[in-house]
Amino acid sequence: MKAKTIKEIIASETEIEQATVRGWVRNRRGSKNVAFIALNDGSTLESIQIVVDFAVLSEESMKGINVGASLIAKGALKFSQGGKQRFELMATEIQLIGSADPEKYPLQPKKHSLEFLREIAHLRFRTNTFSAINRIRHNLIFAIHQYFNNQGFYNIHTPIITASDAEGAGEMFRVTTLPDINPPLTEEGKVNYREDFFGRPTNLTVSGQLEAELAALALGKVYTFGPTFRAENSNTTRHLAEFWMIEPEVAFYDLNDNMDLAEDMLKYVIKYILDHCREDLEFLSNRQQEEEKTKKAEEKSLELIEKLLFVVNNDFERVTYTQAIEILKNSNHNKKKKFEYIIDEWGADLQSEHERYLVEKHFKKPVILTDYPKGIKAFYMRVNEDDKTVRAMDILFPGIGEIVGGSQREERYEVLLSKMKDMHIPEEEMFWYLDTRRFGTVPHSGFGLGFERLMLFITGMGNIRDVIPFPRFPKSAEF
RNA sequence: UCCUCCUUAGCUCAGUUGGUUAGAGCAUCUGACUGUUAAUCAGAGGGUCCAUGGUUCAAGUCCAUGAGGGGGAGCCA
Repeated sequence: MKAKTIKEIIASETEIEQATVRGWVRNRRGSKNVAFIALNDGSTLESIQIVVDFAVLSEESMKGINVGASLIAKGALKFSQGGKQRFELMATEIQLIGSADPEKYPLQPKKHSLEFLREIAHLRFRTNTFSAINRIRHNLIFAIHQYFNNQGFYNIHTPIITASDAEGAGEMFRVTTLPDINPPLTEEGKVNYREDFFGRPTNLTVSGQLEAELAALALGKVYTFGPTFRAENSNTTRHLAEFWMIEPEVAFYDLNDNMDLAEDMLKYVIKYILDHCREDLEFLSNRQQEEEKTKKAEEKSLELIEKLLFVVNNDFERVTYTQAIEILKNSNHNKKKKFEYIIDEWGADLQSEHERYLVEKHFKKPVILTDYPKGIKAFYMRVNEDDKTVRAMDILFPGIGEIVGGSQREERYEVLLSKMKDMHIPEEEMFWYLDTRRFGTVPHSGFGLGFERLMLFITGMGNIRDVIPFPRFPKSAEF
């Protein structure tokens, strides 16, 4: 018979005569006549309390039952005599499956620092914090697919290995099967990629957008959800070298449709997590409050669930880049020269201190910034009639910064071609992209959503390395 | 890559102006305890003070270099 999870068992309405639980020991306590084991199997935040009565089982049966050990226990599920749990298992049989040497097992029933847990990422799943994060992560992945499926989108797998390095989204990781030592050389003494696996230099993808556009111009509404790789030497709490990105792309959508889609989608998936992961969110919320206890009142963040509800229930603020510059210019913050970079002229890129001011001080809610100067944005963004700005939009979230970057794409062949020339994008290599503008082009739009950045926002965690199971970042590819 | 802070027991941290034998809490082990809730109480064990070099009669403490980590910036999602 299939054994039930602890989540299923403790959801029972009544006592159960014979139940079996399987999992890992989180804690054990004992006295002369009775011992208690807190057993967790990952199905829920809650551990089940196993009662070992030495009148029923010998004291020997507790041997090796240390924190971290795995076991199977059988017995009757009874309403608990203790106050902190509804049920407990009165053990009649305990089978130790895998021991864990208490002198060597690094996790203790106490609070560990996130930095320490990062060093033992192979074991950190066994903590409440990381099991909660990873349950939420699964639900968020599921909610995203569900949202797009409900809306009639098709999921597209775009290539992970790509030969084009024209996307300009950042430094790329080279993919090669050539030998490290003495690779074949050309007559000029350079590495001869004609002899490489693909016959040309190839890299890991930095974005599936360009391929998603091809699919959108036939299937209508598509989205990708895949791994993305950036070889940037960035060492921050919101960058990873390997992360997951969601990139919807829709034919006949203009920038407003695009913003509506992004806002609706974000609200849907956040609401999904509020509805399906309440227990884990509450745990993370308490954890955050505990963490911030020592902070001053004005530095404390909004309670996690309140913050998520606020985003779900309020419209995002939509402002153009030009309006944002005016707001920043006229702000007291700018006049008192509190910005490190003073806002003086139109055309400069916004620093993260400016984005934070707009989101956290001025509007106090998510902000969608649109119509950036064309000089600071990518070649494929549609040029506005003023010929100075492009139909770009960035969604900024409090505490995270940019969570979405998107645009209406340039669908006019001639305009696109001349922009590619201006920005030195090799047009021969991009013939397939240009072809969509030559044959049945339509206005279309899309955006990229950083999955782990959304995870940061939803879990309230501070470092992106803690919301992905095995983070990859400069000088680190452990596990 | 830049700025800044940090590295002392398994974990979290203290260590005075450079001065004798290196400190605490938790964890671990042993014992006690009538059902505990990160149980409680008593006792014990546990140290390459990140590494290398230097200054000094004397370095955990000061200086230099390196490594690793945190936070911030840039780049971005």
